[in-house]
Amino acid sequence: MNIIDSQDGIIKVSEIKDFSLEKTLESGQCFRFIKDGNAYTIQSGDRVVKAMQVNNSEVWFMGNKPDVESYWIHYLNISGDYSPISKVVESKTFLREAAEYSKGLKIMNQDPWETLVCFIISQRNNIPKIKSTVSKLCHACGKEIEFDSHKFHAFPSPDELLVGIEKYGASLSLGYRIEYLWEAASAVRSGRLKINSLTAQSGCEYSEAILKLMGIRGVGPKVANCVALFGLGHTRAFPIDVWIERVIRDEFDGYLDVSEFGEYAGIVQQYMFYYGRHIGK
DNA sequence: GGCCAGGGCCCAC
DNA sequence: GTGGGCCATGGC
Repeated sequence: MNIIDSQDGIIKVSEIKDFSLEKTLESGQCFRFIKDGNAYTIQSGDRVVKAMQVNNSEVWFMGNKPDVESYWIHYLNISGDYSPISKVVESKTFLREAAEYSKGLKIMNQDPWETLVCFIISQRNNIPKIKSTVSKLCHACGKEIEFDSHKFHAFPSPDELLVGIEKYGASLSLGYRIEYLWEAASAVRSGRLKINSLTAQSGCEYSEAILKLMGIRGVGPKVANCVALFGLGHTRAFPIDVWIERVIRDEFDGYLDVSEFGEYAGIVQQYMFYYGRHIGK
């Protein structure tokens, strides 16, 4: 991987391999991006960047260069090496096809708190709805920021979320999930849920992270596994939603032993989700 | 306009 | 521990 500041405001990241910006963003793991043409405007926390893949080995960014180097490349997991996965999937035809179809899809490194909120919102919602609800929530509760002479809103902190819920309540169209978000924000603010200490990087075990997350009302096994996988770096997490259920039912006669995938289970799961959803309609 | 969505809670049994 | 009803909302 090579990073060049082209002096015209574009930061060119080249010599990348097996990375697809489109597949990574459009695989239902993150909800704060807008596609315009071939470019994606992506938000995370209080940052904004514009990114575009120009060919297989090159992604261009428009934004702050230190952020690209120290944040966005890691956020998108551009240089993640998924070559070991081919061994894991080789014995099952469907998984081989899914892996081939999903080539370039990476599990992103998202913020734990932001991921928790987004996936509490995700339950019984489809992806377009999740994106619009999260966007509305940020507009109502998050600090205003400017990027490329446009106004954006940062992701709200637990405090900002609590204030926003009191102020705007039902107009946020969160439905019954609003009390779950209240509980999650309260737990993180009070320190009852130390979500940043649940990351794999900080040495927390996967099973402990799941247990702690499920201590929050409104966080069941599916949401907990999504947060563990997409926000906490636990790549063995295996979220099962209606799509994965469908794939297991139709392609594996209703039974799949996930433990054989070990620490790569989450990546295999994401291939199954991405492939299953695309061939299913 | 009905069906569905990256579910979870609660209560029977 | 398992199965079914229920929960708001809007995309399609």
